[in-house]
Amino acid sequence: MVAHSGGSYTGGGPNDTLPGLPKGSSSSSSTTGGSRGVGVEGGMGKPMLKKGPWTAAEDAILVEYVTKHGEGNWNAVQKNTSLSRCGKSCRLRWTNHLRPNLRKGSFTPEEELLIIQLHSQLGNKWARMAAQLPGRTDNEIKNYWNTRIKRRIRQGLPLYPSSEMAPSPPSQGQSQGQGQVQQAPPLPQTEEPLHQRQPVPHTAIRGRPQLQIPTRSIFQVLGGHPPSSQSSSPSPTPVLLSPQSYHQLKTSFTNSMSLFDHTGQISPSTSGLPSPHSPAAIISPYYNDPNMALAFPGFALVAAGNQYHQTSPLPSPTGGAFQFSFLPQILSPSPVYAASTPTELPSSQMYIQQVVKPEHILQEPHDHEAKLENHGDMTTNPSPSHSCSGIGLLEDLLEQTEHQAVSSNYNHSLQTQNSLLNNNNNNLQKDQECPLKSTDDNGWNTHMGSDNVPEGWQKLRNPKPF
DNA sequence: AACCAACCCAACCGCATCGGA
DNA sequence: TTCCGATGCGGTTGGGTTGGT
Repeated sequence: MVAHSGGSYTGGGPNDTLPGLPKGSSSSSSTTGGSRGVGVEGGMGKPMLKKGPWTAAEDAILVEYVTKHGEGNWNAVQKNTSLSRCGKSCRLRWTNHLRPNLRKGSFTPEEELLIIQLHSQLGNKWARMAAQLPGRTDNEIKNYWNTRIKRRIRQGLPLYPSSEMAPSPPSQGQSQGQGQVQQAPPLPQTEEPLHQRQPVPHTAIRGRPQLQIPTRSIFQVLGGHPPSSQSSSPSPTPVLLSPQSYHQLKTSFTNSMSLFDHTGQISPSTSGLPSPHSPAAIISPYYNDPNMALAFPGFALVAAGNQYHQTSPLPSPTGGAFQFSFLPQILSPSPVYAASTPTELPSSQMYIQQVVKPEHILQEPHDHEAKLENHGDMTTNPSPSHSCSGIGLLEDLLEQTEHQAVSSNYNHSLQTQNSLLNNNNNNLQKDQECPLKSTDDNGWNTHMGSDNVPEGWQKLRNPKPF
């Protein structure tokens, strides 16, 4: 029985491979006509290329070939050796398992933290992340993320429980005036600093159309106040989102760089926003956990003209105020900002920072009652067709984000993430069995209950799961 | 001991990009 | 300019492993 009797194996999908072959036993099956594309003729004189787990003998052949001829020209391997593997498979095997200097074993806490940081900046750019982790492969990182990290995110768990705290936790004092990356443990020396690799040009994200978000006031979205037209200095509108909302928004921005439309433009006629618009500060939902806030920093949405951008990461608010920095060229000039010199940023870019004091912080409704109480604050938002509160608007944004996430690989990925989040409710019962898994419906770690929220803040819950 | 669900991860696939003919 | 093969990347699959009941 041959999986594909007529042609090259590449036409086959996962269904080509029949179950039942134990891992590592494919060698013995290679002559039995078994399930995994064994080395028999595939028709038209073409040898059937083998699929499935690699054997030690195959590994040896590949290692010998690469040692002799070097990497590359992978299709030649099959031609010049007895290996019945396609070039693609050879390359993958070499890259992920056979090449020297591969690091095997569990990720170290340092690596885990770095992965989290990189993912927050790069999104699912596994290869680029792997470039930052010597000896690790993109596949390894991807698997790691898709299992442990996503699970923890889904469950609202801290990525670094106190018992396995990441090294070099940032001191509280460091957060003042410094971007989040500055607080990170030392990163491996690479060809370019992290900030220099971001933003990723849209065109560099292959096959991933940007999210199409209808034009909408950022203040409607975030439930904040529109800026005063008299204000010459845009004042950030701090918003504390639930972890789920935070991750949704962060993921969207990380991957699309703009939530609004494919050009990043907001129609002035529909936004109803004066210019310049005030920035909005998205506070990390983990702001009271230095390590979590390190991994999932706050960020700000700022506007220049009709264009909105995500800023560099924000440190957690400390000492009754917090600061953030962003690229000045995407903001209208403001005399309020003071110079700051984050060291890892491109020298061509000057950063500025602003102190946000608690009295400036927008109070976000925590529950339905709070929504109603805040009605007055929200009525300034011209959004008659939606809930009168910012919650409804954020909900609407997220919902639309979801609806539009249907036609691309990227969006499919987003949906997958959302579906994982959707499972949150299903996991709640289990979660509550474990002290570390004490979360509410919105991904809030119940350890960071309202008592831990700074005075004047309220958490924005998820109106609906996503 | 048996069963089951969740986890883990190697390997696959499709698609995009690149470079040479 | 177009075609095509090689390569790289990210998403997905499926079977083994592990841990809980």
